[in-house]
Amino acid sequence: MTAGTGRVPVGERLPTLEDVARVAGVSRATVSRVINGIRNVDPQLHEMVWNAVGQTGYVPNRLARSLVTRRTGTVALVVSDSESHDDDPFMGRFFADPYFGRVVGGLMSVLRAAGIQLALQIVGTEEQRTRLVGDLRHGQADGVIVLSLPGHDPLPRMLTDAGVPAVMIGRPADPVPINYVDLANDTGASLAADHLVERGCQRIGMISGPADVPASNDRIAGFRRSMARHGHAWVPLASGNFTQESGEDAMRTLLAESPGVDGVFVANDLMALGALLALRDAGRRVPEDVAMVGFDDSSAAVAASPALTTVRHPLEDMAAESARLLLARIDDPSMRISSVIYEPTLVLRQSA
Amino acid sequence: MTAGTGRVPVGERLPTLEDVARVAGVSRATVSRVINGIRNVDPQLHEMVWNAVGQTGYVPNRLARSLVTRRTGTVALVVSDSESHDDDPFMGRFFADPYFGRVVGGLMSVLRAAGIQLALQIVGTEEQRTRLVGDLRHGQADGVIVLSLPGHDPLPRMLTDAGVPAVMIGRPADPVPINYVDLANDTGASLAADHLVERGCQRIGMISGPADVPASNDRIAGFRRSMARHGHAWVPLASGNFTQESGEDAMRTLLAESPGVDGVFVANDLMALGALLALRDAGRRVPEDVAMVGFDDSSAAVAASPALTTVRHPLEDMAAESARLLLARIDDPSMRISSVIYEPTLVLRQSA
DNA sequence: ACGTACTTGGAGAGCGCTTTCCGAAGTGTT
DNA sequence: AACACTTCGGAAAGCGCTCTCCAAGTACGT
Repeated sequence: MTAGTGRVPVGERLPTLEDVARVAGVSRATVSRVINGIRNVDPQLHEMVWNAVGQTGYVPNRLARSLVTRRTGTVALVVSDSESHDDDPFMGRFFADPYFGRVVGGLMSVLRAAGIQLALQIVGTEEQRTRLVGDLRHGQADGVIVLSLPGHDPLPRMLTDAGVPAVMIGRPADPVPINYVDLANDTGASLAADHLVERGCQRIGMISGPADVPASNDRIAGFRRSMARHGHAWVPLASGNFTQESGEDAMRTLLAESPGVDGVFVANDLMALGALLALRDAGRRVPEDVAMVGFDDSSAAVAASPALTTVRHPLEDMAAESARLLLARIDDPSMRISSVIYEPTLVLRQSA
Repeated sequence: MTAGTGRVPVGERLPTLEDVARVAGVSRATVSRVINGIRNVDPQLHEMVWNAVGQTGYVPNRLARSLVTRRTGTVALVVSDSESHDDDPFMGRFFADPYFGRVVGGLMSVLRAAGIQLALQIVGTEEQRTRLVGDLRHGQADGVIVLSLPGHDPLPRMLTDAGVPAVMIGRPADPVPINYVDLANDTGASLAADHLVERGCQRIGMISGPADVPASNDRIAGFRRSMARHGHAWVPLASGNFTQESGEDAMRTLLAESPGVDGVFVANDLMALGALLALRDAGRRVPEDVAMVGFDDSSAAVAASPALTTVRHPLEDMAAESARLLLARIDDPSMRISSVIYEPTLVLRQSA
């Protein structure tokens, strides 16, 4: 036997704990202890076991292990679309949006170090939701990170009711006792308002996101509040759905309704990109004629021309934090529910 | 008992097949048959079982099922970075790039319909690779989609050696008998070359990607071949690493080396965005002074100004196809190795 | 020398499910 | 009425692992 190579012919039955035990001349239990680093094993046996592991090329079967330990080493990332009816075209947009990638990147930076894998799930229908929660209760994943799409999503509540460790990225639309990580969206919008006013803009409008997203509402509220404080009781507002095209349309609307606009706060960078196009078409220069502040500081902000002055949304950090929170919660289920709110900052570039 | 609600108190032991069997007054085996839709069950018993399922709120335990069926209903998406040493800053960039999102979106469109979940794995070190392959052989996932990052990745070979159903997105750097889905990158580059020449450009340069990526090499080769055919035996070339900044730098280099350049093919849209910036800084108008053709037709192409004429890379379709290929391979492991090559098309916009 | 306490390794009972194997019951033929 | 078939449901053997017991071994105090 060519010891130590650990090669196992393909197609053959994979070595089990039993096999290792036989080779090492000990019992399954002992091998299990050694593998899992539990003390109380004679150093000599310890070594024999490791030799046997090398010789047989043994790799533990995670599935079998999970069945008994009720731990899978997996966290689910659930994209919950409460109003979809299966192949919603929205999903394509969602994944293409830098938002998704930034979240995944942030999560992975933490999970990877912890040796935990991420399982992606999309749920839209009630049936999928029920099934997901059922699977989760069975320990299909140790916990879940929830990304809620627009709408009143029943999933967060279901998750807490089922006692599944969960953390949301972005505040839930309805009050639910669930851990979440969010951005002080209102403060961010205030920052934008303050900057536009300080810059000397007189007629400032806003392009907002959809009304049923908490983050979107907070940005509107924060912006209005700050504008009011600066003496602008009312601000012209047009809304989009966070896509570039919708931003373009919204800007046209805004321009039509308030032709004198000389400053605009756009609730995300992608829409700002569209708005920039609309302004160019209308022959307005940015920032000379109209100053613009975006939101997110996504890659689109740098790609834009002029580069966008925008509110920085530290999504990667937030995602990483949510992963840490979840991991902590998994380790200690009695941990009390908490939320972390990040403070946004303004990134100055050319557009305002 | 409030029948039919299917509610199970949290924290309590979840109902098992055994429980359902007891309630229905049949054996575990019969319940299993009913749940899995196997014929040969008396319609009456069939109904009693379903009633019992409803009453108990039974949800099958996927883990337990997988242990015996050797099917998990999971496909792994492996991002294989052959040269990373753990927390590589490259990963952040990778996820933020629209590339990743488009692939995930394409995969999910197929997997979701098939009721299969996607597990994200990042492997960098040799140890992670070995472990991944070990887990995979144990049926941790039914198959794997591989996304290889730059470099000579040993993973594809390991996967085929281990007999794991796998499909790569993008041709492997080294010849390995593995299923893959790729784009005719050379044809795409030819398209770009032809277009620039037809447009009347006299001095055409290229900004390429990194040298150790097959896709990148193919684009260079295809471009050169086509240019040679048009009588340009040599083309000035600068290279980047597919990021916006590197594109900006490369454009500056190109401009310095060949000031008379009036057309440029940039190997991806993100770099093209950067190149656009460099050209503006240099006071060159696009497309009047310098015409530009990008590659990918990512969201960046539309976001750019002027909007990019670019080679369409149907990544979503390709990812979807790779998922279908993998699923077919899982169903029939004897299926012969095949690859699908997509033909790119040119999308005309403002930049050329 | 005996009892007590602690360490160490093995036997075996599961985790929740699928699936083979069989016997019992039902159907039709001669 | 006896035979061969077919259909159907249950008993039970695992899948590969962990972990609780328990027995044996070792060390110590009295």
